[in-house]
Amino acid sequence: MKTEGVRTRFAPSPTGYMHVGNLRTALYAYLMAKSQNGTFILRIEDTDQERYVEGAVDIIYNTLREAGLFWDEGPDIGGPVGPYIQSERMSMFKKYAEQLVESGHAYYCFCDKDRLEEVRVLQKASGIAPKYDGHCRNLSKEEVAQKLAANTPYVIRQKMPLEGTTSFHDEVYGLITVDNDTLDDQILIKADGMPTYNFANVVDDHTMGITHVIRGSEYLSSTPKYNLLYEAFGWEIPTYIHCPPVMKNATEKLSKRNGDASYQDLVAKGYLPAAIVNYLALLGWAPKGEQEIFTMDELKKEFSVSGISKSPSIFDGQKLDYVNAEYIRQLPLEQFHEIALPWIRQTVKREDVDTRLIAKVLQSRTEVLNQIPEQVDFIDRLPEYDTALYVHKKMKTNEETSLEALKAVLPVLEGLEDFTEESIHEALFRLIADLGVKNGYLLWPVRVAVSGKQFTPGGGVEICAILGKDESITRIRKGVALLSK
RNA sequence: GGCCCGUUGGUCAAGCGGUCAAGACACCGGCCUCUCACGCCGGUAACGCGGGUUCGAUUCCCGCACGGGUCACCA
Repeated sequence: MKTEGVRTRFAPSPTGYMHVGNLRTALYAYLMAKSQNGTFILRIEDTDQERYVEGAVDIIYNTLREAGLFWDEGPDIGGPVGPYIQSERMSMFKKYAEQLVESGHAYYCFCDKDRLEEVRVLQKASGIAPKYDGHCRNLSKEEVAQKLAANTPYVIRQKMPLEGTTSFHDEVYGLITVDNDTLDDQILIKADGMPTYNFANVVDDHTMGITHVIRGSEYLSSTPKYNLLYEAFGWEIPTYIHCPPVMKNATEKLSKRNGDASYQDLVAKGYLPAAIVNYLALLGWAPKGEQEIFTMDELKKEFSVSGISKSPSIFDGQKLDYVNAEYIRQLPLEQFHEIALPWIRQTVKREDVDTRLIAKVLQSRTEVLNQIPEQVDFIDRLPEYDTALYVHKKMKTNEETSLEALKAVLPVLEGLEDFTEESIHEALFRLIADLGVKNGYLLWPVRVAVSGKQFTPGGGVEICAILGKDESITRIRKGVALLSK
């Protein structure tokens, strides 16, 4: 078994969509391993058949791969410590639990659920913290043997120390100490012979050689129990790295239920996987320097546990937008065109337009891809517009000057044989010089006439080039007609 | 409720006894400019509260408040 170096794991349950908090935990586990040249392992924890969701494993695979988190060992590719699907590891747990019974760290418990429930109700009524009352804790060997022989259903429980304290060190939270009397004699092996998550997790992590356990802070309070288990087995305790939760607002954790916090929802809206990952890295972790935009390779170099914060962070859509915009702008035009095309095509059905020209004006104006369709909706059809649009104080234009300007522009454009952005630009600016007017005096009316909108990606020249000669001239004539009324 | 954890601008956050308390997003102004956007320049805005310790606390200690987590034969 190759277990040298740092080994981390991501151990999701296939219960549905992957939300960003989950993905962030996976990212940190990945970065922890990769920043140390270590091994990143994927383990599927599918022991809860009731919550199992069809296709959820594929979602996990796809999300991780798209996000660039490639595992070195996992269910699909195998590895030295497999199987990597928890349900296939079931046979090993019981003997570990029996070993603990043998050494006095665990015991058989024959209490049925009814009795347990009774005890719980009683404890609650008298204001005591609900906890197993130790009924079977000190059964004699004979009693146990007898019940076992009689096929009495049983579970195996961990025997917690009655007094003293248990401490552990967490890399982000520091030293945490709890009183042992608050620890419940938790169940290790259920009546059906299957391990509980808590037990399977410890055994799996150890047998898979995990050196750094990275998980959500909700496991902070059960960690002392895990440690007691490690100690009982005489196993080396892993380094713990607990991450604070990602919040939806000040009081609610991000949930898959409401909202769109899942990774695939974000992608569907037009966020780039790399941008999502970059933003997530920043949510709850701070790099040493001022840089915020990182490639995955840079993140691997930069990542350090000391930068993980202790307090919950609220998921901020605005900052994600910014990071996404940053990624979009960094793309080579050709690549941006490729990813923007399906979005452009939502509103631009015309085949005779150069979508590259459209992509070019869109690139610096798009934060999220889903903003594209609305921006280019005027290309297929000129919207109805009010001539008041021609009035622009700063451009020093109004309906009269605009009519004049459009009339001057018309023959110039009509005379253009080569109708490209460059030639249009050249022709129009020559006209501007000839007329001795301000750029906006001429160009603002053109932009309005060809777009019918107050705001557009690109200016009049660029839009004419996109629309083509015929359509541009038709629209300008339409403008002249409107203004002549 | 018991136990554990947390609390710096609206948000993400740096800070680790002495700082004019970084930076980013957002917001507001300006410049650039054929609109919008990009880009550039500038601005507003924060240490939860109360006690200690100390020459000096955002930093250390104790309470309180608020928030989160956890108390299953779920994971």
